[in-house]
Amino acid sequence: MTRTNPTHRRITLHDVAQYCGVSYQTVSRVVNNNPHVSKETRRRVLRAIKDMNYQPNHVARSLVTRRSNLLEVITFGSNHYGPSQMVAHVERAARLQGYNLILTNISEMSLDEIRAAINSLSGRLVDGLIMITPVAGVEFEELADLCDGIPFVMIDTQLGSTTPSVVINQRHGSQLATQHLIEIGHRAICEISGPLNWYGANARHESWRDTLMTAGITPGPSVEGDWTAVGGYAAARRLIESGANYTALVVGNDQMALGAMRALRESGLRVPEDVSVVGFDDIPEAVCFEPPLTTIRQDFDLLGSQSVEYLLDLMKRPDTPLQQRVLYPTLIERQSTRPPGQP
Amino acid sequence: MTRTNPTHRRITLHDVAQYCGVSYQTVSRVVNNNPHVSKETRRRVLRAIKDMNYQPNHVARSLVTRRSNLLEVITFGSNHYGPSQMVAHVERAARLQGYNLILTNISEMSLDEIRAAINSLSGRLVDGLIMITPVAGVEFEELADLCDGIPFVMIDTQLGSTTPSVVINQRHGSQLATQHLIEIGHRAICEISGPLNWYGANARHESWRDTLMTAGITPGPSVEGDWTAVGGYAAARRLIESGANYTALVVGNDQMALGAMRALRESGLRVPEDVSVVGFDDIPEAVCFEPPLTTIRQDFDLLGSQSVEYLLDLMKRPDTPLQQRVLYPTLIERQSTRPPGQP
DNA sequence: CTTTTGGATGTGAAGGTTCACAAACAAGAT
DNA sequence: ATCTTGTTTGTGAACCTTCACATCCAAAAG
Repeated sequence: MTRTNPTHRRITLHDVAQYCGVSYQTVSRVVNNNPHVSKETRRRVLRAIKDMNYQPNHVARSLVTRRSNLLEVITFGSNHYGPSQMVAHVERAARLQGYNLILTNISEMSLDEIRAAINSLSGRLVDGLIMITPVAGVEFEELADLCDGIPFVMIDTQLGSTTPSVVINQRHGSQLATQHLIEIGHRAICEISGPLNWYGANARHESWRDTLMTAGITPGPSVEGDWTAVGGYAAARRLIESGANYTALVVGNDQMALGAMRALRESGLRVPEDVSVVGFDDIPEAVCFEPPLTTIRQDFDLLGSQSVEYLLDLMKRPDTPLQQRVLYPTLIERQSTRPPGQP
Repeated sequence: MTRTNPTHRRITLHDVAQYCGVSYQTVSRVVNNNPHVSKETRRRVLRAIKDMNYQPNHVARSLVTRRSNLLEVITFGSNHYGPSQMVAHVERAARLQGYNLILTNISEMSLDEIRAAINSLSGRLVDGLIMITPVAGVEFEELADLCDGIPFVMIDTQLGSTTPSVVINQRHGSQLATQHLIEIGHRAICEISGPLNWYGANARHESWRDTLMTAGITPGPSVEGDWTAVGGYAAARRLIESGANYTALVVGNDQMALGAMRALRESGLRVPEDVSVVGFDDIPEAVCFEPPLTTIRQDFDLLGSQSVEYLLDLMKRPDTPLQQRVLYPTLIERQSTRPPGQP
């Protein structure tokens, strides 16, 4: 590559214009594909742009257009599988639409942290905001106030919320899991839930209970984990030590299921012969668990692209009606579940 | 919060200046903590800023200062544990230093993709660039040319490279793993490596081989995996079917170790009684594997903060000597390794 | 031949900030 | 009283674009 600009001063519209003897406006028109440029001039200008390696200055452009082509993602709990997948897929979807992404990870799901994150960005003229806020504690009103006019979409918030959002129907997922266990004959079904202040964990928990009640089955005890394998292990130990009687276990995610299965085995219980286990997420490792885990698959790819699409709608037409787009998870049957009492 | 600005026009320096009867320059000085403002004026201006909820316009500021307070991360393979951890920790470190982060995920480790990523940003006046480029194929010269003056740091690149970079000494890690197996008595040690076009995978592979040779042991066969559990499973199957004889297995990461252990067990081999297995990464789940996995821990937190720190050095003083900062991983002993022939 | 039309191009202003410099003023030194 | 010094404040320009409008010219229409 030839270095046309040894002084390292950025090339501007004016430089290009001067170079090929037109006005800066004409160059601007060429850059922006404005039709009012003659074929010949356009050719010459394009040539010059290439020769001089001109790169439009986004910052100057933003200053006048008041748009930045920048989307912001504020995410909580990004070291968990779900949120990190969401971020990755949102980034991909955004880039396909020509947007760059600013990533902000908050370590605590409080309004203060969110406020700080938004404030640190205000002034950057971010065009839109995606919030991955799987934890209770923030209301739509406050958020809308904070965002002060810039469109936003929430991912993984409460089902039924009136916030513009895209969610996966966790209730449905948990129902699939529980129903599956009922259908193959289980009647004593316990649960290890995620932290219940997470919307998803709570929804899965309630749906587990409701599904059992509807089937006329008394829910076994439920213990709360922290999404991690170690937390799942500890939760399962508590369950075991409580002396509860059960033949199946619904677990809030796959990592905890891993830990739980380990605890079960340590207590001499076999999976699935003595206890069936079903997870949630279908992480890529689940198929290699011992035994391969029956679980609920969520389509994070679709979640990401839907969020970006919806956000772009809101940006283009601020009067887009508020909606909650709901996606549905599916059951993946593997070897960790089996009718009770089958050796 | 009182909405002082119902028209939704952004409040500017001028508005604040007019409001408290000073010039815009004075307000600018207050905002930038310039000492040449009297105590009384500063008090008044600060008051007004708060009252009117003034937020400096970063875009306008960037236009004149030619700085954006924006760092860019270009990452490859972000759905793998290592890269995603690096991103998370880099983000955290950057934010602590007052920088926001633009995230770009490339799907192919080619110069073209990197070029596209950098071009899409040129013009955003990004202050610095961090590249997570664990795969061979990009040379310093090309990169420096592409970046055209903006400082950059690479993470997880080749050990010994003359690129400004922060890396973990993978050779050392693999040596720890292999040495550990040798010390407890193993002599027939195979390997499942990561994709060998990844620097890390290659370094671990070579170090595994070298460590064995140095100890006077002939390396067992090595098969290549793809970092995933399923890939590890497949690799282990190939190894098993090859009829090779071994008592221990060095695996390129923990996920593949999970898959490998599953394959071993399916073939009637017990871990660690028949085969010892050691992984790499120490993912949070490794402690709950069956059995808990002996592995190599990498300090991604430190990696992230070191990268940002180094990048900031480069930004402040472009004459900062190029260096490669090298971090060292540690061995975590669990139950997947045991002297051979011990029931 | 004059008028109208419309496409191609150029000019001035604006967007919100910082930088360099000038002005005003007060206090201390001569 | 005058000069110097230093502190506080204000002014103009610059950063690089886009937008709104004006101008120019050629071709078509009357």
